[in-house]
Amino acid sequence: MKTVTINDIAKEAGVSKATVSRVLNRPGSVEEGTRKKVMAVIAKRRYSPSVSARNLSRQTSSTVGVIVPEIDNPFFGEALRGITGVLDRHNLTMICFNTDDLVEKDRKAIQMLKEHRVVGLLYDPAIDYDLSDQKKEINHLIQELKGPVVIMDRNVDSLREYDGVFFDDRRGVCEATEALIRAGHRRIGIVNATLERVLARIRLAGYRDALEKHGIAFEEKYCYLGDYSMASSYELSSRMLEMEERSTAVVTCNNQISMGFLKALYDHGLTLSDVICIGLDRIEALDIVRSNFNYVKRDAKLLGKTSAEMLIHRIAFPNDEMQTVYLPHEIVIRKL
Amino acid sequence: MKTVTINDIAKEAGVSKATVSRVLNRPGSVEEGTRKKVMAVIAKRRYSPSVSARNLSRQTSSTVGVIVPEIDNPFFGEALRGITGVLDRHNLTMICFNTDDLVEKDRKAIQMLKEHRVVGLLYDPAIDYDLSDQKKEINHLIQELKGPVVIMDRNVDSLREYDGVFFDDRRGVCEATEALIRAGHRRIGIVNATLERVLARIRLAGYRDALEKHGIAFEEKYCYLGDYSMASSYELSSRMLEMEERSTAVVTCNNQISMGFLKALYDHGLTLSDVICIGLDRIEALDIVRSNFNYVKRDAKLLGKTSAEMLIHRIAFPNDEMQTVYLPHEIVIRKL
DNA sequence: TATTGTATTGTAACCGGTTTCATAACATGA
DNA sequence: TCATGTTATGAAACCGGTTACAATACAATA
Repeated sequence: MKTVTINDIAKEAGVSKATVSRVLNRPGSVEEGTRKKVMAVIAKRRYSPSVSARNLSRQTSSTVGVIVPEIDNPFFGEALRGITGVLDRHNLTMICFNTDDLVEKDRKAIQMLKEHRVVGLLYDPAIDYDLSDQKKEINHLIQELKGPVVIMDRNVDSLREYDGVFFDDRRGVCEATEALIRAGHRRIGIVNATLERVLARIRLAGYRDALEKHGIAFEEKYCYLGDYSMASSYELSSRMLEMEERSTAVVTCNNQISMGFLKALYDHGLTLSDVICIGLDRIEALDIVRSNFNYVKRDAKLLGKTSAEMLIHRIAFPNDEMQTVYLPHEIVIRKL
Repeated sequence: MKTVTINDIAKEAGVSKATVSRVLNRPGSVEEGTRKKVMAVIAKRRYSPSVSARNLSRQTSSTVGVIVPEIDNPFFGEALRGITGVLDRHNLTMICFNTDDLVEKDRKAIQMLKEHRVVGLLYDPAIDYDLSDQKKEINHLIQELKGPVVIMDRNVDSLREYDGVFFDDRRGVCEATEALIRAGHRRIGIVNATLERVLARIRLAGYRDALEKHGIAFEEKYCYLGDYSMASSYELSSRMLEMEERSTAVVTCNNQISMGFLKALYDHGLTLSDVICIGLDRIEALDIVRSNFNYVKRDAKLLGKTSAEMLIHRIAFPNDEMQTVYLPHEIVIRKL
């Protein structure tokens, strides 16, 4: 059961291994008769060249790394789908890491990708490391990657020098909040992650933009900060629902947070008619059953696709000007 | 900017590259002073060994392949989450392919994984190739992989000789259907994929089991077969809802099909009180908002975790007896 | 002290490809 | 017929690691 190598093929076909290599890589440079003979042996022996050997010899690879924080979050599932579509077309292989939003796993993943000599990286960073010690180490590692990097989704300060694809969440959340305000809501809550996290800062800024624009005072007591998990959101949302003079409407800052809020809402015997909610990201099933869940629609698949395309462009043109793309969103209102 | 190699380290540390290699792989076999000296140079130059070179030399790798049909389906997202958890703990890297349920992409993916000399494969096969020509080729390729294979989720006939982790959908669907029958339903519809697909056959069998057990005649007209997409299900479900003497309850055979059915239902001005539905797989959001969607709960993350653990066991003990595991499910009833 | 064993390190072969360069075979044109 | 150019192929070096084996130094033992 030993693996068939190029030497086996060469010997059996009665040629040198250089010729076998040429048959595979530059078929035009080899005589038709030889080519056929070699191809026949390759087919007969079911030979597949070794990627490791090829990479080592060519001093490059055809794999890209992808790092996402929560592979089981539908948002990232869709993003991955967008990515694989593009990579497939370019015959690139994807090495994929899930970080559980932990910086340490980010670091490990990037280290492995460096060792793999990937041609590029699509990186959705564990968001809170702007101020941490690990930041420097991660930045180091990223610079040492063979290929370019595209930052996806989370516009981390310390990674501004790379290409990036994001949504304009500041505007998105602002518009969402404004929709609530225009419908007459004044006590508007927000459930968000804590402010070490870039996106949390960005989104809170959007919320405040809207309040300010309409002359409504920002109040701490309507502002609930935890992390991006459903459990955390459930906790916070419950407190929010139990306060006196509770808010009449709420902004929930990602789909896990939305889910936690909904769970708390229903556990308190309330519905989306009692407290209006607008969340970041669609929750498909709710849309289908005509629930009153409003949302900022962001196309995660497009995020993945665009990022992957940008990476491939950058690999081809390393010296083009660095670019940051903001993808469009859409405010979808079901009930205010 | 040239990549640092083991030779650079050896030279700078004043030792041979064999020693550098030993420092990294068998630190005990090298004198403490030398070790420190070498480690210092490694740190200073930020050296990371090349995976390709190592793989080539060791004639093995530390990557496993994962093939899933729809990476953006939450079911597979959760499965992947289960997988990455296990792989991380074993310091294995994951090369991941999405096949869009196309056999040809299965083939391509396995070919690439063969070239990558992966140590193992977790394979959720594009389901319908039992009878196709490509089956033989895929079976060939799988046998030629360096490492073992675990079949996940879809118990394809032609892959029975491998370890497998599945749910017992025949029993699951049977129990689901029985629940409907016991609640008094007699005209029970089913929306499913066409019967080239293993899971579709298995699930239909479960449905028929239940009918038979309760002396209800199976009728073609309540049986709608398409593919595993929402679009297909929407189409079929619409027809079902428009027929005279339509069914009072419906079994939907995966979450995409459930979504398609729900969309059709609501588009026809009906709700889950008008037509009772029990689907395969939970739809989290519906559960949270207390919709009447009943379901067979299957733990996809556990599927991934179990499969990955089985693969790792098999890598360690290639000669243990082959095993097939059926994971438990749970019937969750909201309204009948 | 001579002998044997042990710990540490270096040398060189090897893994399976790619690529440069040399060579041979052949066709072309003078 | 000979010089020249072109095409097809092979020999060998190289990519960056690992490892079997040899060599050396030094300690332990008789």
